[in-house]
Amino acid sequence: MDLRKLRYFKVVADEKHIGRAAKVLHISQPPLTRQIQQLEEELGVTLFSRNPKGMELTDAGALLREEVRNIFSLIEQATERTQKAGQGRLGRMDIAIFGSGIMGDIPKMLLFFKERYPEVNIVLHTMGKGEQIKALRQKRISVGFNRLLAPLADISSELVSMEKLRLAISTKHPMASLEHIPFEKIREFPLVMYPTAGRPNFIDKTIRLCQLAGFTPDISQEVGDAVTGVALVASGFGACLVPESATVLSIPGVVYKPLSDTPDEAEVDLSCIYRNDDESPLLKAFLETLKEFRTIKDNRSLDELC
Amino acid sequence: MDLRKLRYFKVVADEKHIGRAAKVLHISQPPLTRQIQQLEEELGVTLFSRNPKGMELTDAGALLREEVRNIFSLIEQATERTQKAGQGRLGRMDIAIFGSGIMGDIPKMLLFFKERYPEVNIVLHTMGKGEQIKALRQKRISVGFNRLLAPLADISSELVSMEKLRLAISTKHPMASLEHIPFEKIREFPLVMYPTAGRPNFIDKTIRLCQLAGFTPDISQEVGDAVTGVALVASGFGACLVPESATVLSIPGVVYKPLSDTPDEAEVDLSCIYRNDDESPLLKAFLETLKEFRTIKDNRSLDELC
DNA sequence: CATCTTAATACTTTTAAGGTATCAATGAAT
DNA sequence: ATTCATTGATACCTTAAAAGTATTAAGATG
Repeated sequence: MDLRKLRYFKVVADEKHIGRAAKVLHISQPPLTRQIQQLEEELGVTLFSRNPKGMELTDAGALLREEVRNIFSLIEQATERTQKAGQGRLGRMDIAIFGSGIMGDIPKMLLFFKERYPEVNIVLHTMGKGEQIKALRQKRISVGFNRLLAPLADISSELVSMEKLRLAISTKHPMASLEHIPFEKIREFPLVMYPTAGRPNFIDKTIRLCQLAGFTPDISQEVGDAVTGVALVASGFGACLVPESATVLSIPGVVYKPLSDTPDEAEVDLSCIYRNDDESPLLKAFLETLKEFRTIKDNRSLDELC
Repeated sequence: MDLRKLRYFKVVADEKHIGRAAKVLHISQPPLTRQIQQLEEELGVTLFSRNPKGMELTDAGALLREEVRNIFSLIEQATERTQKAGQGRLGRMDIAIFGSGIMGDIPKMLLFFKERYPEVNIVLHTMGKGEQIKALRQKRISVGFNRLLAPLADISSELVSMEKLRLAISTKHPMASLEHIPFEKIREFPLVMYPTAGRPNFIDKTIRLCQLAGFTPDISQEVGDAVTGVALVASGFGACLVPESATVLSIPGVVYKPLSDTPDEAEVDLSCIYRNDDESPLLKAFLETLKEFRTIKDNRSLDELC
């Protein structure tokens, strides 16, 4: 079977006339006659009855005409979908986020992507840093969102945003009335820190920051994630350093205080990671959208300043 | 787009290896490489990632593979269905029957046909003789069942069966106790006859038969069909000549009596008519099945005699 | 480092699709 | 009744494209 024959058949069926059909197809009449004959021979079926005024479809021919319509529409769909997939506009993308990643820029970015690529199906998985890297290598995911990523040979990362830190303290604490808390006052709080897994992590970063500021933090408790940490603060466990985005989480008895006199690096990154041998157009589209998202975000914050 | 390319693509996708795929396809490797390159170029999409061990489908390629499966299955279906239609094993057949044709051999024959050609959709239309011929000429039907057909230039007919006549009389009539009624006793009954339309018809035939037997029948009433005729007999209108097949219709107060001492032609035919320029394989199949039906019917009646 | 395997390229041969000229059959017009 | 125009089919030639052969380039493997 040959699509050329089916295409020719369709035109002859429409025109009911070999000569006219040949003109429509921009070929001469004899090869068209032969193609139709070959098609009939191949199927073993008479598709047209030839009368001196032209050609008329037989019942079998009429049925084939319907089928041919479906075939062409299916082929058209297939090529379109394949092309979309090749441009990263169609497909499935598995993305990992960390526990408290459901807050802040990640959902904004994902929504932004989904608006631009509505036919890309995003599947979210919650996993820690080490698990994300493993899943990336096993190709179970294409992208992971995380913080404080150590460079790896086979994995690249792209910054999403930088976030300032805030200190979650009890509303009953004397400093709760202050506008800002100077960074070095952190030494006075027993700290609840997270996460316990995935080095280098936020705990390591905090310790380094405090040492830069000339003191060693009093880490009283380690927990798995920001939500648990802040919950402990509410219960009187001390203070907890969190990125700005986590402050959307409001818990009675806790206030988030901006820090003053902070070291330069008193910010934490939000990045996304991906295999650097990943040539997928979906990933390409995702990273491009991410850059666009960052630009728009920057402009918006400028706007907000004016 | 070209089915050859899709076929080749499918095999390469299965084998993940151009060389092996070429062997499966019984061609050499270079032309296969080129076909795949051309397909990618045509779609503007990279379908395979080439590594030194072979070829791996990209996401877009994997999607195309699924689509290609559907395309081939659709094409396969289309050819099969077209071939079936070409052999008269698939399609729609419009058949006309006359009013009392729902009794007797017609439904048997249609059932017989339907068993052999289950994918042929039979659509029945009830119409009189003249209407059938008109519908045949306008190609609204392919076959009509009727009796006593005058030969026509553009319409052929094929005998289905011959039926003896019986006389429907009231159970109250003195002759109701007889085993047979001699043909010439018909002169003693006022006759209810049918149909009123479509010459030559059963009425003409009856008149001729009676004249052959040496009398003129007393036609007291003309009605449209056998059912009405027999119903009138029940009400005391006299007698009604009906073909054997109509005797399945049992109405209280009416008995059907076989005739004795009948003229040779005291039988009525059941035939089917069709356009003699109709080359449709459906009709061919139908007529062949009809012949087969007649043969089986003959054998069966022989069996019944033994 | 040599060797093997992979897919890709250069060039030739073969196949098949397309073109030109013509025919046979049919129907319409003179 | 004969001519003429129109239909699809056939014979033969040309062109395009698919397949084959030989070879190359790039990685992997021992």
